[in-house]
Amino acid sequence: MFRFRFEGGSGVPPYLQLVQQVERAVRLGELRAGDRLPTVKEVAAGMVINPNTVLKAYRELEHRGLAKGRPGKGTFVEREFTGLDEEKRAELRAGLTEWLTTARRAGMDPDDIAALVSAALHDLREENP
Amino acid sequence: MFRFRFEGGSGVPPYLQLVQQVERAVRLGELRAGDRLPTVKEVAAGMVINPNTVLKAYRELEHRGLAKGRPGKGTFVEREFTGLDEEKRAELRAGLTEWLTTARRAGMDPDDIAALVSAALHDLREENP
Amino acid sequence: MFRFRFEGGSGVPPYLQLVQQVERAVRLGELRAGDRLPTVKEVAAGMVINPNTVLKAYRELEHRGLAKGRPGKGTFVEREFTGLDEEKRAELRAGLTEWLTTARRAGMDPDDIAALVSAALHDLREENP
Amino acid sequence: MFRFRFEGGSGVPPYLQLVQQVERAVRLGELRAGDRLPTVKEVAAGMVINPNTVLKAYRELEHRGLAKGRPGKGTFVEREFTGLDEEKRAELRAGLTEWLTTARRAGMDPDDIAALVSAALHDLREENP
DNA sequence: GTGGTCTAGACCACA
DNA sequence: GTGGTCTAGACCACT
Repeated sequence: MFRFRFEGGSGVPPYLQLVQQVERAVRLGELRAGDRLPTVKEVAAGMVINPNTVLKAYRELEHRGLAKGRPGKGTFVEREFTGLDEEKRAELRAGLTEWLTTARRAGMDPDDIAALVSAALHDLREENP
Repeated sequence: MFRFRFEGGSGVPPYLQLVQQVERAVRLGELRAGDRLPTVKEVAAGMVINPNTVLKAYRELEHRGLAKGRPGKGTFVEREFTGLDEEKRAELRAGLTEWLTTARRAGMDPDDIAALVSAALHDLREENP
Repeated sequence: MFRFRFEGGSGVPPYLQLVQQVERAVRLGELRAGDRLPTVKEVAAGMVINPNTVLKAYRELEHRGLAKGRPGKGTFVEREFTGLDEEKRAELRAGLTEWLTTARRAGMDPDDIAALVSAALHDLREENP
Repeated sequence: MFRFRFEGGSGVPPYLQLVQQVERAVRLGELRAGDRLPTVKEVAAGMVINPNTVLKAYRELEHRGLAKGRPGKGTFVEREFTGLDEEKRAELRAGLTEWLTTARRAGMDPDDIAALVSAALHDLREENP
């Protein structure tokens, strides 16, 4: 079952964090079309937030075409990013993890690394608009 | 002179984006103690936002001990993360860029990459609490 | 419910007066962790000031770790100076009140007394840095 | 020669602090009619502030009838609060110092004491409007 | 209905 | 001209 989590200091409103996590999981292939998301009640209880906040996130997912609620049954993932095959993705991820380990050993703390990664990603987006 | 920019769809409130960008730049060594940030009015004009929004960001930076406003003079960076030396950082960055290029060539779009990176960073933080 | 008040001619900006009053009340044990502060709107209406001014005070209290806003619920005191017990404090306060009465009877007006007290407090701080 | 000082976290604007300190000193008999205040340049240099700020304070003192600038000669105290005689005042001050020592020994830190004193003074003013 | 963000514009304190 | 405070009012996120 898919699990949500909160990033504390990010400033992103809770309902959006839920949305972004589903989107990210779909992009990573962790969630596939037809998978069932946890119920509103489960999420609300598990994360100690108001059920309405979860509902808002699920509504937003519907709006984006990423999920669909089937009354009485639950909410299900609708779309599937047919990106890389599993093997290729694992390979890339391994490379990234290796880089992270190097950075960590060089003395960067996770926030430093996040800053560096964020800057590099920003450059990437500028080069590939 | 330091330059700000906005990420549109992130959901992070504008004033927080300014704060995070300064913090990131300090972590990356792009801003050092004593450096002057652009004036409130310059930022407000340049980014087409209200001066009060900028002021709020600068006040938050002050609260975090990262900057200090000197009335009549401007706002100045206070702290300096004396992390890695320039050479080491450049080396790491190069490695990261290389990985990004590989991922890009493998067919991932920037959002896919961001998702993968985000997941890896999350794992990193969990392993290094 | 905690009540705010304004000192007119002090020159201290209104939002800071609110902050200082909460801090003082916490130090005096009048406010304890978990106590709910009046809502932004109540304060704004009661003191005839703008809600944003109150909000700014509450945000500053949050920065100082003295209070925490819970959206939809209100703002709550976070910290508690576990200083003297109630009895000891009352005893000291009685002694102070006695001294004040003496000073008053000797012909000092409140402003004179405030000046004397302020000087004595300043000396105290210099001796106990 | 009279000396100024700054209270950091009070929130009172610098020029007002200067004004209040002269007023307080006059009330305490530390400054008497005819006493010469330090020159604008001396104050500005000694406190590392802009001469204009000092000028504004001296202008405000003139406005309140507490001091008078004599061009080319300096600024001089004009008024004198003919309050208590020296002996009586010393006696009262001794009593206050004694109380402060008691409070200090009871374990209150200067800020706690200031909070208590502030509350007592406020009560005093309410009883003697 | 609660706190939080943003905008718009006036005014003040400081250099 | 620079940062800082206050006001007024709109809109959003959360309970």
